[in-house]
Amino acid sequence: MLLQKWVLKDLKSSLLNCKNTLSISKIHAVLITSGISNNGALAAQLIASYARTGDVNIAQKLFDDLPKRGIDSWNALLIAYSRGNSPPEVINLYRKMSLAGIRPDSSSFTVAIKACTSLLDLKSGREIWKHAVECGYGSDIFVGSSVLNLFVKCGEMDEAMSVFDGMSRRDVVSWSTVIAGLVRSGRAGEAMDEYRRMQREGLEGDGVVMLALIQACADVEDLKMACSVHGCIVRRGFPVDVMVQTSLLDMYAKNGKVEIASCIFRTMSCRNVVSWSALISGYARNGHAGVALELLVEMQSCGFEPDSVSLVSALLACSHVGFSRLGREIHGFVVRRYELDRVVGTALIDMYAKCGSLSHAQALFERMSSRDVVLWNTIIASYGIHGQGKKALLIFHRMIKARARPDHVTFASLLSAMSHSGLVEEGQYWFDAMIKDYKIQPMEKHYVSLIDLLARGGRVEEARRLIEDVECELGIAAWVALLSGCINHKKFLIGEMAAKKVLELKPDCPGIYTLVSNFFAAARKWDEVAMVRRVMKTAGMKKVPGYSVAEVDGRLHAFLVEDKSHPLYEEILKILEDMEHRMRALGYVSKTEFVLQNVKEEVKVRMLRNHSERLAIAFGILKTRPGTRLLITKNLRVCGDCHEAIKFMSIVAEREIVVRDAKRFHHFKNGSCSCSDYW
DNA sequence: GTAGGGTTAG
Repeated sequence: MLLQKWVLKDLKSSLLNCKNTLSISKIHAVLITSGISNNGALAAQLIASYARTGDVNIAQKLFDDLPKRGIDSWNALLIAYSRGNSPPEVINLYRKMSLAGIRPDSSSFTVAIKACTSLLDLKSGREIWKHAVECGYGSDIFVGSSVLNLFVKCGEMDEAMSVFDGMSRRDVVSWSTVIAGLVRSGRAGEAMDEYRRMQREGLEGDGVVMLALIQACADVEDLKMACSVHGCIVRRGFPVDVMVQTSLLDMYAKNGKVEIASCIFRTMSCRNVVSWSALISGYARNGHAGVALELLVEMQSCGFEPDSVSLVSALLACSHVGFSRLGREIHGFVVRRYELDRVVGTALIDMYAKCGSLSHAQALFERMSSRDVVLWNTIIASYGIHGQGKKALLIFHRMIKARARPDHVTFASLLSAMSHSGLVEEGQYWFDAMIKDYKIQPMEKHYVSLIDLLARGGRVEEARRLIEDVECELGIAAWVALLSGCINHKKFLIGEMAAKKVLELKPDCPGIYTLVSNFFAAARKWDEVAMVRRVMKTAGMKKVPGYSVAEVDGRLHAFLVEDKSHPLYEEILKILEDMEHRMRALGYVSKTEFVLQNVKEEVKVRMLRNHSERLAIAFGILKTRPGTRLLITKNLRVCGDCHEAIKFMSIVAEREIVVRDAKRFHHFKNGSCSCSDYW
């Protein structure tokens, strides 16, 4: 008997050390020959050992052969299925166990809930959690952590928080689960609060917590906070591995500090696909499309195959500069190499629409097998930027029919589409419906869209009243929208008020100063034009140089304003002069008020002729066959004179000309444009 | 508990 006890102890520890099936089966054989294989504790140990090596079938067979099954053997089998990556079997087994009258313990609950988490099976998870509470495991740290993780992964943050608050003891893991969960559900501010609470409770964060905090800073775009988190990591000497470095660079990029991001990247000793794509995404989102695409090439020459995430960022870069050839190539590459998931599909649809190919965008949208709200929003916005408000509305109706729930972005896109298509009444109707039927509280952007809708439709007075009536404080954007309407409809009185208000609010972007200046020029108030220029100068605001890009034969050709460096400049200029001659015969008159410098009239005419979009168009005419549609992408807004001039160009050059500016598409054909107003 | 990706404005 004593001998057997010793043997048992010995065998148990040997089992614990077994690394492969062969050595386990040797011990198994010893057990059978010594006639002690039916010992409960030992059998459970045996099942657990097989589980460790992933031999679920042997574990199950052993379990089936047992005459008596205690909690240990049930748990061992649960773990076997959990290790074998069969979550549905785990849940099944858990149910069988309950039916067999076995009272699950901390470990059974933990494993079962983990299985629900991997299946995102919230219903079963809740049921098991309820059972755990009834059995007195409601404040168990292991069960608590796993159910916390379940709710976090399923996006049920409020439920997660209530579990967390009920836990008797919280460790770094449970804190980091909560903090990371809050970040992931877009509640970065609360995540920071929880971190402070954790510190107050005397717990130090670790690398994982720091990672979550970096992400939080990336989300809220709070550079000060970002720097302090970075400082904290350095000061406290947290280990800085690839992941931390990647999230740091991502954080700086998302805060607009792409140079710092690049600096971190260049000093990294170890890089991977994730860090490359974080950098590419950083450049793409900050408007440096060229650098982003160069990095994509550099990444490949360093031996890293781009995955779908890096390609999505590359697609974003293509959208920005209208590089449809590369966009199409990426499409082909993704289809050949990976499956086209919803995110890639959305990025592609957005790329096609922004590169002027609404029909490709539409076709791809119809082919997508599943559609979420972002995908619906993308196609609605695509119709919107192409000035097809009615079609955007049709898609919206389809979306409702498909039982997708519109969100605040849906309505922002829809209202903007209505606005650009002059659908004023429809826009007002859907603004009200958003609040009443869809219970979405309007945010500033929705009010701005509504103001834009009214002002663009000529109902400037109503738009002004709306700004005053809205209970929440509206920022500069609302006044800019009003001002644009005033320019389009020559409402100088309200316009002057709006212009002053805009200047008062100190715009931080040079484009808005240009708008104000354009307004005063339209009102022929030249002193004010000069004043705006002075204000701009004292604010240290430099006008962003305009550039346009034309894609000819699959290559991008960029033109800066007054770009005399182009090898074909002489020929381009000749085409422009010839065209202008014929345009004048048809009634074109230069709107020199759009030149904001105080120079002679003929200089103004020459300056307008040298606007980048015109250089790009002339280049396109020079390099493509007659009748080919031209697509030009411009970084700023098209000016009022170019808007008028390109209408005439479409006649004299007999071309369809599509200009995508910083905001929308202008389709010029036979002397008219798809949009009546230029701004 | 562990980094990177898609939609929205003037």
